[in-house]
Amino acid sequence: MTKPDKRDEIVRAALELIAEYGFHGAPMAMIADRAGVGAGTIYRYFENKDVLITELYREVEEKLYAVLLEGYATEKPFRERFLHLGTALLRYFIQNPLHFRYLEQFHNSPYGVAFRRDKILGKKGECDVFRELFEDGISQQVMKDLPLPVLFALAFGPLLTVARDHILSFISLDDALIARIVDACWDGIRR
Amino acid sequence: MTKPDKRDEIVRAALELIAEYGFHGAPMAMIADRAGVGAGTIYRYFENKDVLITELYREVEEKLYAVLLEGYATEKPFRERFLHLGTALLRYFIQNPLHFRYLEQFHNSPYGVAFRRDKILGKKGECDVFRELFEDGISQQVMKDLPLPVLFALAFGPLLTVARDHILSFISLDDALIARIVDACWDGIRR
Amino acid sequence: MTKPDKRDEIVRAALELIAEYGFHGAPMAMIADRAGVGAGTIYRYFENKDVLITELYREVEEKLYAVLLEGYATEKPFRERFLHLGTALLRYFIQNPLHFRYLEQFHNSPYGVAFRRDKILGKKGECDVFRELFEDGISQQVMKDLPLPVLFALAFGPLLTVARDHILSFISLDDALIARIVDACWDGIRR
Amino acid sequence: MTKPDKRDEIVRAALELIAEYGFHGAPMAMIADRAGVGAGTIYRYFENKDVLITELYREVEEKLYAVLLEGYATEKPFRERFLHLGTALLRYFIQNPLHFRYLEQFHNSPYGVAFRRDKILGKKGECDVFRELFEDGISQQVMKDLPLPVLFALAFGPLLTVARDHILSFISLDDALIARIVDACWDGIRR
DNA sequence: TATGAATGAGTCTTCATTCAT
DNA sequence: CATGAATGAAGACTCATTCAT
Repeated sequence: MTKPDKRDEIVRAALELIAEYGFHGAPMAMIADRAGVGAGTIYRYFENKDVLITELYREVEEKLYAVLLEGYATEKPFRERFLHLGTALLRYFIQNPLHFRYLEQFHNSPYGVAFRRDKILGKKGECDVFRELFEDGISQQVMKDLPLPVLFALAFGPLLTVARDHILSFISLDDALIARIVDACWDGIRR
Repeated sequence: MTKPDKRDEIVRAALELIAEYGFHGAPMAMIADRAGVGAGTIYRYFENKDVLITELYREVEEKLYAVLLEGYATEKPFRERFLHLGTALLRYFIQNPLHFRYLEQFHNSPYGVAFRRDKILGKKGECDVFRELFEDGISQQVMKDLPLPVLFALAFGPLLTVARDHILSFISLDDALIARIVDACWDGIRR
Repeated sequence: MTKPDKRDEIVRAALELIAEYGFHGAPMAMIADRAGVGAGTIYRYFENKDVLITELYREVEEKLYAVLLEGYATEKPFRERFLHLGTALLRYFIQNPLHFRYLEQFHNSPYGVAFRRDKILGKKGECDVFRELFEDGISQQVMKDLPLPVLFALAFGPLLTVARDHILSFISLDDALIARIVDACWDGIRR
Repeated sequence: MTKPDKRDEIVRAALELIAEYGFHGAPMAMIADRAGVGAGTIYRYFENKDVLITELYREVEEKLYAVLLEGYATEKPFRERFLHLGTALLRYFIQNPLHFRYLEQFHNSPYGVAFRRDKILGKKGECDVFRELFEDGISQQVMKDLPLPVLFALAFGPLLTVARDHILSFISLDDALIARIVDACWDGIRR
């Protein structure tokens, strides 16, 4: 019942435009226009463009994590948990290309570095699922004994790459292919 | 004694600044400044900023390919060839972080998409080594039977990710770790 | 009490500066300055400098035609109508030297050629008075049987020249002299 | 036998380019290029662009006057002398459109005003033919008793206008039409 | 609270002119 | 004498941000 208030419209417009044109290709005036609000209005909800960008990132990430955790069962065996996460991740990106593009833009920008640092160094709680899972995997000796960031890279690097290729129409992913890809990632990290 | 002529200085400055601040964070005036030349001088060597960016990309890519092909022997067994390329790639990026950052910036920009498309669709000749190698691998049934872009993703996605993590000091790679990482990538693509 | 809104100020400033210094001698920043607005403000009203120039031309031309048609009576004899138009034209330019200079600048520029062509070829409706009058004059055999553009030249060429000379203070026109000049033009075109 | 030395080439190139593109559309580098000389070379012959432009004007004017005076006989009757000058003027412009365009560009620019002033106020000797002729005409009471500049305007204003129209292909002048036009100008100034 | 007109610092690019070779 | 690479001031235009209404 939350009437799609102005803030939501702004966030939606920013997501669409930045995903399509990048940070520098999406001026505040254009975002305001697309959101159907005045240019000044954005500044009632976000201190400045940087804050809008960062905040939008948080929201996108939050939605992503929510979906990843849907049906995620800590008690299931390690491999199954990994496949769940990998598959869910790839599917989410394919179904939400704007979110994927936005995250990509974000990570590949000055904004992204600070976030990555925090995440790797363990400040954020949200991606703990991944950390827990992987630390679990290491200690159970199911996974290769490599530094956590390396395992992340082996597991998710390929997924992000194929997601991008799919969104850019270089390849076309279906459920079967997704499963095989995640399986291949598993081969990369398992002992 | 090779006098570092202006063009070289411009290219060097552009590489440094764009790698660090991105395309939009590196104004022509700043590049000129860092290169120790007048603002107008850049335009004697490059028609405009876009041309500078694209040209610089070509040069970086060329150097990279040259290094990759050093000691690359077509007659060696498939696995060995893959390990050679993967290792060389990762090493190159670690030793030339500016090049890595620049390529990343480039690929993650309007400029990059056209290039990616050409490469995927097979126009460029230089990355044929990769294509040949992988098509070889598929036909010899050493590699998983997956679309070429997917195999590329499995093989190089993790390498790019760890390269970035290393450059951002999130991890520290040495020769031993590099070898293990490339090995893990091999696990991802091999049958 | 009509608040001189920004657009008006910009138009006025542009007219003054371009009339005095020409298109290339009147930078946008200078126009903005003279108009008492910020540099960017001009672009809220005119897409770019070309549009400003063209639009300003239209406004000047419109005012001129309005004055020319004041008291112009189609039913009066040909000679009288010609004298009315010639006199009004010359008076208008003398009273609005900026307009005269601006029109001159405009016609003597890439912008102007297209306009002239359209006018000669008969696209524009506003100068139909002239065309109608002259075609009338030809068919009534009051005027020399010469091509229309030639008659225009004979009739208005001298008027524009003396207008310029007056504005540059090379001569000083009063009503008596104006009448004699227009009369002389009449001698040039009449049979 | 004067080998077409660099200076001549520069003057020729400047004439062509400025006639076609205007002062601001013809950069020094472009002129140098067209002249087949180095950019710096122009400055050996002309102190700066303004001097080049002014000097070029002088040369064009000089050639024009030379042609006008060819066959001009002071002893002939007034009307004949006028027709000679008018016809020669119009013919010259039609045969040398670049010269015409250049003179037009020049007069319609800051450069031109000073020159006009000098000429009207009688400093220059070259156009004395015109002055003498017209003063003659006035004192003989063949011409209307109007200020000299006005007579100039009546006599030559139309000629310049039709010359431009011809060069822009709005009309097409032949010898017969030229004669009739000059005759019409005569009607404008004669008593 | 919402607006959107106004701002001006910052961007890319051009071009007349200089000067070392 | 001739060159043309180098310069940097100047110009058109953009856009994040502010503030009067």
